Amino acid sequence: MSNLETVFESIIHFALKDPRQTELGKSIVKNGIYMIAELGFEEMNFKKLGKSIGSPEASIYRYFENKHKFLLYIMAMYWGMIDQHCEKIIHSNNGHEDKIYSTLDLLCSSPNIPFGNVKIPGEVLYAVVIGESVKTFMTKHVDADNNHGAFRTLKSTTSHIAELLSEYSPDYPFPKALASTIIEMSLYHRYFSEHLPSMTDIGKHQSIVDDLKQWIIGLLRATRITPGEKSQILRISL
Amino acid sequence: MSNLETVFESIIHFALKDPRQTELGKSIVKNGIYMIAELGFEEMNFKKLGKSIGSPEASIYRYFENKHKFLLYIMAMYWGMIDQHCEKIIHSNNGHEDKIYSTLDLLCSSPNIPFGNVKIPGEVLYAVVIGESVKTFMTKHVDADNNHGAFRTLKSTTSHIAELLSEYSPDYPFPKALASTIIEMSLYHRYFSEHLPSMTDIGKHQSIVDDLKQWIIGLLRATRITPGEKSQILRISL
DNA sequence: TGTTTTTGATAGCAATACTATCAAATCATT
DNA sequence: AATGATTTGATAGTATTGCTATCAAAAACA
Repeated sequence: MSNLETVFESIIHFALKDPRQTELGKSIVKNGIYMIAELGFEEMNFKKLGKSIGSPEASIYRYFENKHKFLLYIMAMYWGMIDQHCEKIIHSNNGHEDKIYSTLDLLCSSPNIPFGNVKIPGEVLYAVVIGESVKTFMTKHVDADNNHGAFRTLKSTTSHIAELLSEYSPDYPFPKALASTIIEMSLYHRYFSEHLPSMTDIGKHQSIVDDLKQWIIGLLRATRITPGEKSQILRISL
Repeated sequence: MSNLETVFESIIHFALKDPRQTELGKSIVKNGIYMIAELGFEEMNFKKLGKSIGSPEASIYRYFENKHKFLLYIMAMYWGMIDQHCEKIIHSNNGHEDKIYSTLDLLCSSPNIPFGNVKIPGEVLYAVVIGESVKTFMTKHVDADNNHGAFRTLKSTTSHIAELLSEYSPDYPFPKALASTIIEMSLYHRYFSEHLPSMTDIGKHQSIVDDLKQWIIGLLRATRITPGEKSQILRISL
């Protein structure tokens, strides 16, 4: 059983019926992702999606209880896949720093996802993640969703990155906060660079991805100050 | 004319009719903020709001075109007020570092807003900002809204903070990215600490606000490394 | 071949996001 | 105090959304 298989198993309960098992199911997920990327989550709905795949709305409701659960499914899948890669990086034999570099590469990349026998293009999925990820947890029912495990893969990714940060900089007191900041900001600043460019410097110096990496690596290096070294910096800068 | 007055003037065009000029208008804004804080933006609507203030839905539509514009109005007001404070901080006679500390205090605080002759409690408004701010710009019509000036006060706040950061650390290449990150993360980590505590360390060491300040100040201090000093750090840490 | 499961087709319903209309109330001006 | 303009309340209505229900046809399975 491949690692990705365990990801799919862990998200299966967000659907009423496993969409990977049928043509209709795969079509719903793939076309749903395309449609969210194109119209945005608010403007997408199951009626439109049904039309685009030539099935009635009601058939989609047999796979997903509602469109919010559909989004949870997609996002849990994405972060599950990222998390798998993170684990590989953690268990590799590279140095702490190389591991962090690989993780940043990962967060800025968009690999395709094999979904049954269809392929979900990474670029499209990543576009959805950038624009809609926050909408999974910025809701009034966040606590209920959390209790149902909706954010397990995202939280696991955060933990794994925090772990790497702590190895790299054992005395840093906010590894989780920095990890989630890196995750969220790698998405935000791509969004800003496209829609609100005055809110970021990313994408001005070089390519967006290179800028993002340089920016985040700068943050990391700077925070990697052990107590002894910190006193040295503080003397200089304060 | 007070500084706050200019803020209200600059956001007036998000409404169809200035809500500060009438009892109904003030009631809509104040109770609307309360209702969003209580129910969340998705579950709030003008029908419920009308009921809570004893006016028909249609009357509210005379003040705001739709509920998204209502949210834009509220957020532009909030960031306008923050921006005013930022300007005061910038033009004060304090040192660079003190200015940044004051700004962090500001971002973590929640002052009341005098809205005509009614008072909007800062705590309630801040709760709305924490949970809903991102929903103003993570939409498909972000570019149109941006063209209409919807984010001018938020962008101005970002610029002002970036300016302070650049004074503090002239060679840091990503002042705007760091500024918007500080703004967004001061909100996110308060949200995380309440709903997804494993995504942050904030709120575990001390009070949330103190943690936030310590965390962000740590980030700032660490990034305040001039080229000469940086080579010193890099020797140590890389 | 018969049985179970899945899908398509259609209908319907409560709630949302508005828009329209008109009379009553309020306000400003002389 | 009378006149006219503006604002509000009351009510109605419409298109769309987010679902649920039903039943027959098709497909899968045994």
